[in-house]
Amino acid sequence: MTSYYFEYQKIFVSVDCIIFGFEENKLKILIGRRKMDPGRGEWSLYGGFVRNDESVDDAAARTLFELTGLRNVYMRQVGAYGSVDRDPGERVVSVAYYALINVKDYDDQLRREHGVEWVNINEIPQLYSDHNQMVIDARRMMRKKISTEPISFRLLPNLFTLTQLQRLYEAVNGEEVDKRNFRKRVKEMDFIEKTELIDKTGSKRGAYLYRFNKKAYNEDPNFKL
Amino acid sequence: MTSYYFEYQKIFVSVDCIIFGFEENKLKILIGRRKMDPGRGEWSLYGGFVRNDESVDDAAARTLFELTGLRNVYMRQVGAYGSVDRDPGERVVSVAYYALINVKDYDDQLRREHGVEWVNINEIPQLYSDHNQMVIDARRMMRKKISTEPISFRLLPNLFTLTQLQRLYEAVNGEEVDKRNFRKRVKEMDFIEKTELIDKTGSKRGAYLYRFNKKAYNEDPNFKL
DNA sequence: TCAAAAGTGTTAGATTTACACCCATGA
DNA sequence: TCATGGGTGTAAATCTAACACTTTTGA
Repeated sequence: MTSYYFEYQKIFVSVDCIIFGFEENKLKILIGRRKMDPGRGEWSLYGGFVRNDESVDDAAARTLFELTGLRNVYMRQVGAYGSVDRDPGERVVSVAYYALINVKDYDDQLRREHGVEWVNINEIPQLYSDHNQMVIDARRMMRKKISTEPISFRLLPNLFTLTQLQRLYEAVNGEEVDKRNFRKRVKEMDFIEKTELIDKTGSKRGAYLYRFNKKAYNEDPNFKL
Repeated sequence: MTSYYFEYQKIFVSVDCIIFGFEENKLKILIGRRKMDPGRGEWSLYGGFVRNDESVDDAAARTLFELTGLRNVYMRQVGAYGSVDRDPGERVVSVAYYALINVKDYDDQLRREHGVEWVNINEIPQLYSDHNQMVIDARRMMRKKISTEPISFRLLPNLFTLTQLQRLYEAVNGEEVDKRNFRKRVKEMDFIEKTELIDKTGSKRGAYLYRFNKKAYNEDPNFKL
């Protein structure tokens, strides 16, 4: 290949994934013990290197697929992390992405095989390199996004109760909200559809199940929670 | 050097700068004709490659300094752009940054030497590679930021009139705002200080000059415009 | 029968928006 | 003297936040 830029230096480029899940009314992320030197055994985000024949976005999607077996997952870039010494091994620039998955879509057997765990967002241990900062940045970005775009449904089953949705918002924002005000706002968004189905797992009385109607949203995309 | 990651491929990493300025009540950015193959002669953002001994942030600051001679400029990362074919020469991952400068701080002689021009944000021509997308993303990020953080002052002289400040917001947001409501909000922010100085260049009557008091802001950082 | 979660409206206060005229000055 | 930009307050409408009780049902 002709080298236009021969006088400059090439650098390893990696991706790291902050994978959010919602379980037991808690916002969690997937972390595991690093299986590679340097830093073997330290808590770490799941990541991988970008290959020459794939875009950085594709590398992130591939990495997520390797770990979870899931495709078409909601992923957004957090940013590039480029300190000289951020990786103790070699110069590596890493691009962080956050992903939103429904915990039930992730086969627990597969999770154990990869040796990763769901950890409460408020109880993240010290992580490898600058991964803690990535988590902080990802959480801030996701939090902003979730109140203006209908991405919360990515963290929930197709059918969910309003209490589940509310608990999700409370977990993401770190503060409780008023039930009546919350439901009032939901009622104004016609694309959050009430079904005739009842969920009895969360209470004796049972709660109506709702679903997100994507088509209806596209026709009138007014989201605010 | 020990190679921990020998099985992976290294990639060129570059930075590109979206440099915002405010002039003649217009939001503008600096662009120039590319001086390098491939793409020589095309309109382009100003950029450069990341060296092995500098962080990506430092590379962006250095690149900006090369062009403008300015240090300690407000810069924020827009994101990493990593399509395989984004650069027609070789595989290059680029990290975009936006910068805010006061146009008057940039020596016009130096600007001409580098062959770059201030172009109205609404009249950007087709740019090299994916630079147009970078500009769009940078503008969106800056626009969000400017209404919640006191960064507008980076685009203005130390002393400015309220009309200047208002025109800046109008240029950034692309819509006019009500003069009385705007001034009402400014008045609530004590860190935007009225001085006894009068600017007579903009009108016959003259307008009071204001300044941003950073210390006062830090004591009561409530910004909203 | 009672504990536990589901479901439901109203009101006061705060915030936002719309709107029009006088002032000071240099040309 | 007049054209130009500078400067000022009020009222209606909208949005937000606070708040408590009844229903259902399985254990």
